[in-house]
Amino acid sequence: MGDGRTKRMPRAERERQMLDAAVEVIARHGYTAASMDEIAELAGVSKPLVYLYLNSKDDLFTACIRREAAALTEAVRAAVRPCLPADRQLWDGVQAFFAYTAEHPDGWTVLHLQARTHGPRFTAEADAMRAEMTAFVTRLIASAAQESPHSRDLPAAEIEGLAMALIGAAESLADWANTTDGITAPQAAATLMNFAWSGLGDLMSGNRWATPVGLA
Amino acid sequence: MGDGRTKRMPRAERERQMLDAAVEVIARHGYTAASMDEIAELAGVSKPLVYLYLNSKDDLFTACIRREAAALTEAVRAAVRPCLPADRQLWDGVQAFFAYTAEHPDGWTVLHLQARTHGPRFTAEADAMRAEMTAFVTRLIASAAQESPHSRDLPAAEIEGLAMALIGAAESLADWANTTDGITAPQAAATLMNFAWSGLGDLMSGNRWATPVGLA
Amino acid sequence: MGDGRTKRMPRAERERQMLDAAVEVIARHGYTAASMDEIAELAGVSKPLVYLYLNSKDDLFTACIRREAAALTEAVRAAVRPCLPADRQLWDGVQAFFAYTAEHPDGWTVLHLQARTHGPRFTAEADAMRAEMTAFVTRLIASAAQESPHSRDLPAAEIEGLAMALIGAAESLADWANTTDGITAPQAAATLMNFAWSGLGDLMSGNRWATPVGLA
Amino acid sequence: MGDGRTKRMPRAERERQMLDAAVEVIARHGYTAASMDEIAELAGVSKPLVYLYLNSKDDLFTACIRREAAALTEAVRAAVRPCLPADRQLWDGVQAFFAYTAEHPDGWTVLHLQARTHGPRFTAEADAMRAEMTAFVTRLIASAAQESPHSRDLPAAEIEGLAMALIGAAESLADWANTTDGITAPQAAATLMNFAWSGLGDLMSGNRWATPVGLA
DNA sequence: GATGAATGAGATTTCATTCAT
DNA sequence: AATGAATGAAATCTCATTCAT
Repeated sequence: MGDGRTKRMPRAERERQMLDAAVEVIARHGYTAASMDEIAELAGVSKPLVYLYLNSKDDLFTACIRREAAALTEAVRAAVRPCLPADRQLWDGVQAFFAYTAEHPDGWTVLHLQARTHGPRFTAEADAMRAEMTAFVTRLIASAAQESPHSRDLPAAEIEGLAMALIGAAESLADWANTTDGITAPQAAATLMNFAWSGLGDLMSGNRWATPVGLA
Repeated sequence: MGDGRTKRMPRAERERQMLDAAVEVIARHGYTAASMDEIAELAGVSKPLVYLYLNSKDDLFTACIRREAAALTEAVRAAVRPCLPADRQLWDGVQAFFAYTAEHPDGWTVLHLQARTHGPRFTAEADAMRAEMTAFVTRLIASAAQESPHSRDLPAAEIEGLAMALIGAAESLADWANTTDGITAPQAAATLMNFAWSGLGDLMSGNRWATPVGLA
Repeated sequence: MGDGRTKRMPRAERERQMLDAAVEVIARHGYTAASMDEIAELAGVSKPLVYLYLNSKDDLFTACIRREAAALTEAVRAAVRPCLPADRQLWDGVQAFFAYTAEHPDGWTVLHLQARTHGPRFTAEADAMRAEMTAFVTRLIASAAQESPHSRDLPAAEIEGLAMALIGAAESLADWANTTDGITAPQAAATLMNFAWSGLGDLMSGNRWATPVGLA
Repeated sequence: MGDGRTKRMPRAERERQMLDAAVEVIARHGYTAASMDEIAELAGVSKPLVYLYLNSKDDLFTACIRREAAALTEAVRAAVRPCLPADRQLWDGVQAFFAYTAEHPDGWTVLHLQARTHGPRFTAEADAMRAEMTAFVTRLIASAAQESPHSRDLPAAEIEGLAMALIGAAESLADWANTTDGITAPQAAATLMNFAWSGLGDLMSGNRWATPVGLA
């Protein structure tokens, strides 16, 4: 490359730099429009080295998705203490989620938008992480429901739907917080909890929303 | 094309065919990976004609986004009667939303995923529609809040956050319903209302979720 | 291309020009070292047009081999009259063969050398032509043998071997004539006939070469 | 390489391993398609060592051709005893030739096919060996001719042509024997001798094939 | 004697786009 | 209203080769 960057570093470190660069460039231009040239330049290496280490553009993208998904998942997992009550677990996880997405907006873009728009191979990778999140939320809802006297009102399929709704709300708020000045991660987290838990709480108490008569 | 397709049709109809083809191909492969060749072939016309009518790939995509956004917006608007109470308006709009996304999965993919992952020009188009949805929801929440005795508890910024959360939940459930066998649009709609309105209802009653002491 | 070449010609003619150029360039540098850039330039078109018409480098090479093989086969077939005696048929075919290889040295190089040195896909194409030649020669030898009183001495496997030997001798002489000043195609043809037919004639008469005693 | 291979061996042996690997890989993929990476890996060494010992891909290929040519030439030379009569010398040489090509198919492929299809530098190397073979055969034919009363009928140019034919026949039969099940080297050798010597023998006796009147 | 780290150059291939009719 | 012919530009990827140790 000829510039002043440090050279000859161990493979692991170079790989990390390449993934950093790839996440940034892919977040900026989108996966297909991102060029290996730009990624290599931002990483401070030549293209062949990127191919030598990461094998192909597809593999590079997959590696990005996996790394970012693992980091986000780990951040949430580390924040949750299973001994606490369900709502407190959710609160801790939600806070960690918003903190992470705020600190790693490019990674979040790659996970939330890019990984889901470029074919089944990558969608599958992203779905694996989403499934983990969904499982976590589903577990919480189910355990909360069991402690409530009205649990019979919530069939499994609906619980999964509620989990999807909660996760979608979280994703949307993360984007909103990342692109709106003056909205902090803790604020987004509080809004989500208000929105979600109060609603879920009502459901636990057997208070369903009253469907207008005569509608499916 | 030389095959047996009908030729010499009026411009408006040809344009519609081209947009149909573009939406389908873009939903399948993603915008950048979609090729004008494939779009032209699926539309049953030659490439120069596509350029003559739609001008460029960017313009074609923009036209797709606008058309799909207008159709979805219109479907929701048509279903809502402003004379009814807020929760009923929301219910009608939500039902129309899920019905539309279920019937036009390619259009929904283009709007929800493709339009948001290929640079600011298209994101802006999609955001315009999202803003319309947000405004609708925000108005509903605000009007409901005004009827409640605890409205002062909900500042404008939080109302916007709640709207983002609700819309994100709706988007997530639309994807879920479209990709999960056995989940119908009405079921997704009901799940969303349960999740959202009960929660919002609690908020209207002044029942916020109790933030654990000492946390941001 | 910008140069003074004629433009906008019908597809069939352009394809022929491309194959001409490809045969010439491949004969000169070898298949792998031949670049699509050079082929396109020699054909007077841009690279994308070569790909549009011939699809890939592999397919282009295959098309070259097929065209050259068909032309050579046809030249030999046209020269042979099955009503004549076997040695006369062979003489006519051999003359046509050397005349063709002398007039189309690049095509001959592609068939004889390039097609056989770049993987099974192309070898198979070349072998198809070689098999046709072998079949022709084998038929001649067999029919000559049947007219002779000593035909029992020649098992089928050996006849095939003799055909392979004759064809190898012809190929070698074709290369020799093409690369040696002062050797004309008719001279090479005569040399081959002397070498081959007299030897075959002896075999027909039952005069095998006397294998030294005690050797396999 | 990090695996369990033996290390630190004397240069000559390492070089032999590299040439072995190169011959195998080049025979398999062709010279241009053969990669230094694959050769180094098959040799069990790192690429820089290959360059240290063999200097460049071209030089490596040249070294392969020279080694294989020398080995084949030596095998034939060792089998021939100049004190014996010409046909016996030829028989011994031919046997050695087919035995060698059968035992070293990769080397034979490199010599016969690869060395002749990748530009003048390598063709020259292969031609040097071919010239040696031709000289040997030419000498035999000439010496046989001198012992015969009809020698004046064979001018030098035709003798060289006959030698080219014989060598081409031998090459073709070697390929045929190597790729056809059930054909052994001795069988191929016998077929060649029958084909060649009987024919040559006839020529020695003044029996030329009768060119049809009126043809060149 | 031997190798991990790194690259300049160039290969094939694809794409959005236009011209001439 | 419509298309066959054609291309400039740029993408991904591979390769022979070298440096520093």
